[in-house]
Amino acid sequence: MSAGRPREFDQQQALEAAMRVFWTRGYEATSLEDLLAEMGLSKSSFYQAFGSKAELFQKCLEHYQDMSAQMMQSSLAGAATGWDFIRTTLEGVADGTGKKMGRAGCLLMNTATEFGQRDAAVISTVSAGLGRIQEVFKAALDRAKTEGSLTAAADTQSLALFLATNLGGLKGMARAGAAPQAIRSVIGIVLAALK
Amino acid sequence: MSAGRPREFDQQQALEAAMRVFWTRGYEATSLEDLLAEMGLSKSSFYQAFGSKAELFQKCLEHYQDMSAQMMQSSLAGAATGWDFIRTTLEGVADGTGKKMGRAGCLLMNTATEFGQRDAAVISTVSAGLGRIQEVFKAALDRAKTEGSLTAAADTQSLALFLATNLGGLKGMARAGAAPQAIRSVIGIVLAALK
DNA sequence: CCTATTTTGGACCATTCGGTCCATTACTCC
DNA sequence: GGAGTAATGGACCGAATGGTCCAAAATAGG
Repeated sequence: MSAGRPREFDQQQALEAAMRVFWTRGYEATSLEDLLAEMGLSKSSFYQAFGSKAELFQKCLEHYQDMSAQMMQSSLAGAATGWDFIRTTLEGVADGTGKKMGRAGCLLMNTATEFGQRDAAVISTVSAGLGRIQEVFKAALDRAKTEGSLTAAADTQSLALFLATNLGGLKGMARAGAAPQAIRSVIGIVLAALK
Repeated sequence: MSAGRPREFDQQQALEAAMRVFWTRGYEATSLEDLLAEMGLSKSSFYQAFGSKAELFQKCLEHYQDMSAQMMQSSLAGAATGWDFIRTTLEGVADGTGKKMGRAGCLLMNTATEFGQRDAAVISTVSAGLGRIQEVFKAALDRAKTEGSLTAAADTQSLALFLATNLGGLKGMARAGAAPQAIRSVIGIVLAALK
């Protein structure tokens, strides 16, 4: 270890705590105080380790998309079929409504909604993240195609965007307070649309 | 007219200006200063006429849903078929991307996203509004059913929620910067899913 | 014309915001 | 154990926040 007083907190853990706060409350509605309380560190440590609220937010966005993409990819890799992965991914929205972060929505879509066109850096991070999610869906759809559960003529690119739109839309509905069974009925229609 | 100095601004116009600001910037990111500038009135007039930022926001939410529901209803009434109404409503998202408020999203979904479960009053106004939109979709679907462009067995309630989810999702995508042709390709899939 | 009534402009306010600074503390390396 | 280095706690900061107050202005009715 290099010289100097040792850090008293886990940087990764603090980042994840910050991510959860931004995820549930948004950027503007989250004050520095909220952040410090939830991350469990002092102002000095905060600024020394993360630079500023805006910088931390960017790091959270990146962490979120890394986490999401990684989870989706490994879920796809472990799924019995591409179709299976798509179904369980969507159903996760309905199943999660009772859990802690289950009604938090999607941090990327939340951010796109909050910022609109206002901040170029945020916009580009968000659309990169949404693109990655879309890519995983496309991979799953292509796999479903080779597995025969999708016609060869299907436009997997557009279908992937359709799925991303509905995943985001449903997470938004969950955030707005929709009942799990209402969400499930929509998922049924979405899945049927792929056939 | 009753006694007293006459008001120098149009209350309805000011309300609509405020609505547009909240619509594009959200609640937290909109400062009183922004509001006053865009509404064109002084602080005293503002507080005298609208009470507070929070009260004004509620009025804007209500005005938005009245306006939206009314526009959708008259659009449905004037449409050749129920199916036609649904198609043009969705295509409006793609067509609007170039216009002034075309990438602002849906104020109700934006608000649901920004507030989450934080404010009970806001939540209830938002879900009432979303319910009204869903109802118009259901009416259109029921009409499409009688017109023969939808099977009699179709669950119009769930399909209405599906359409509301996609309308919100697509407006969100537009807000995130999606290209109109990408939006159009998703709309094609959504419409095909109804058949 | 005078009074009652309402709106307007702007001074004023406490609080909160994100952020800086620095003395103190706790370590490593020599 | 002393020197160098990095993290911590907390005092401090200017600016912006949403909101109040009141004197001046502009009307209607008597």
